[in-house]
Amino acid sequence: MKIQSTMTGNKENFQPIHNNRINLFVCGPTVYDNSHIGHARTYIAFDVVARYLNYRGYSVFYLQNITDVDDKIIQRAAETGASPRMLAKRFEQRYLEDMHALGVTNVNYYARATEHVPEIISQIERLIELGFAYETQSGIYFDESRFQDFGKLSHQSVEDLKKHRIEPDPTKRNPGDFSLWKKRQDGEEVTWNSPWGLGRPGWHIEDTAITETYFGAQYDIHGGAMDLIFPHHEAEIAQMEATSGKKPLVRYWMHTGFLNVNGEKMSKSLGNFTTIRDMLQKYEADAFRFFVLLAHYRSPIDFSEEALEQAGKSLERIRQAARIIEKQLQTAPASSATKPTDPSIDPDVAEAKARFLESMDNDFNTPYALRAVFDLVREVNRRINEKTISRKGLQDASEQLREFGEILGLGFYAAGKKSQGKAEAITGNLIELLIETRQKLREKKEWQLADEIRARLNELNVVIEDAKDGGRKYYV
RNA sequence: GCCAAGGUGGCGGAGCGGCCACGCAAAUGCCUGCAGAGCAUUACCACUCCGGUUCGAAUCCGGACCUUGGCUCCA
Repeated sequence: MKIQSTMTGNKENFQPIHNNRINLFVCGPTVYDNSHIGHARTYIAFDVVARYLNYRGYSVFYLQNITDVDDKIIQRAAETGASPRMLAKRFEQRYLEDMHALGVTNVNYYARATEHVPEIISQIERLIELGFAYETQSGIYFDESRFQDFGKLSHQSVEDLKKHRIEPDPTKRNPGDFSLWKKRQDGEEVTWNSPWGLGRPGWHIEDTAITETYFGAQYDIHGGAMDLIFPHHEAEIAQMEATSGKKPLVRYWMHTGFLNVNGEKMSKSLGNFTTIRDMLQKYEADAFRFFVLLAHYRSPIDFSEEALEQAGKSLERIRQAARIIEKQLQTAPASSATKPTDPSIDPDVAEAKARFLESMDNDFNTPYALRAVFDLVREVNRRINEKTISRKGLQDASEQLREFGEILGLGFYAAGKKSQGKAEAITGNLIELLIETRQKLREKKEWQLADEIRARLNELNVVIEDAKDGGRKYYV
């Protein structure tokens, strides 16, 4: 298995630190607003990474932090009149709901920054002792000049980093020194006691304090989006490697490409964002997941409604095949209906699986893995068309398709959105009644009325596909 | 200015030395009462440009051009 690491720029052979165990950390959100679909892209990508590693037999501990204390939270709270704590709680809850709705279900533990302040303080104390951090009037800062490797992840030299867009704080030793602890300013209500008085943690330190707590000084995979490489992940490397003296902090750095809109990064500040909630009002979660998986996780993707609809149709092709298989299994006789000369589909199923795994092993190449899925779909459809597939072949293909879906987190066998509900037991029976009646009309060749019923049901998103044996129905 | 990621058919998007993506959309045929779905076949003769290496380059090397992102808020 190979993983491309941002540190080297190459695909590296994957080798966990502890045998079978994998510690995976992905930077979570700052909970000051609803998350948008750019966030969703990243978390779906790592959800699939975790799913696949688990499938491959590793024991994955997937850890994510929640930044619930931060300038932005305080600022937003001040704007809206809410307390920062309550605001963070609210948007954390919404974030978790969004992830659930998207099928992102493989994070083992969400660690809040505010629940790890003692660990944060401990790490800062050690950095001061070791001479990597110093105190000023405004807080504690990391002394970048003391850490030789600064810039190694983003491939920038210390010289490169001397240029700045923002005017540096003159009280710091080096312009690039970043904040570890912010001392309390007038009126701030979110504070903790520390050896340096009341204050709150800087942004970068929470992640290394959290990963040190659960993983120790070194771990396997760190993920996040491209924009976190600098300065955030550089800061993490500096903090933890300086504290522990152990290198590297992380074996494999995985970074996802941006979700763009008209070629521009989707972001809060540009105002071109769509929240996950809004998107899910209009589209099915799995259609979005499919859209994400259609591109490699490192590639930028351009979001548009057209692209999402196209992805939805592609997914429908797989689901359609799943429906056809189910239908066949229901109606096919128990014994094989094929001729003895018909070749078994087993080799095709095996080949699809091998290609799928090979693609996933190659830095989680989901688009190439999907090719194997589509190849299997076509082969099964072909054989059903030609009546050269046995009952066992259908079952094997069905199981394989289901397994692909589980690895990718896609419900190939899902009925489609909005198929379940409360009053639907009655509705379902009424629909069945209509369909039966219509079938009788067809037998009497009352085509006009039969077609009208089909068209009207279609308007209600009940799709009927006719065949000699009565066809099948499904909901969209 | 420095660093990074890109530029592939009508669209999305893999590949990264020779063959083939895959999907969406399209065309023709098969099937079908019709529609839909499915299958088969086809087309799009695609790789930003200019040099070079090679029997052979989208892929390797050199040089341009363009797009996006980062340069201390960011998934």
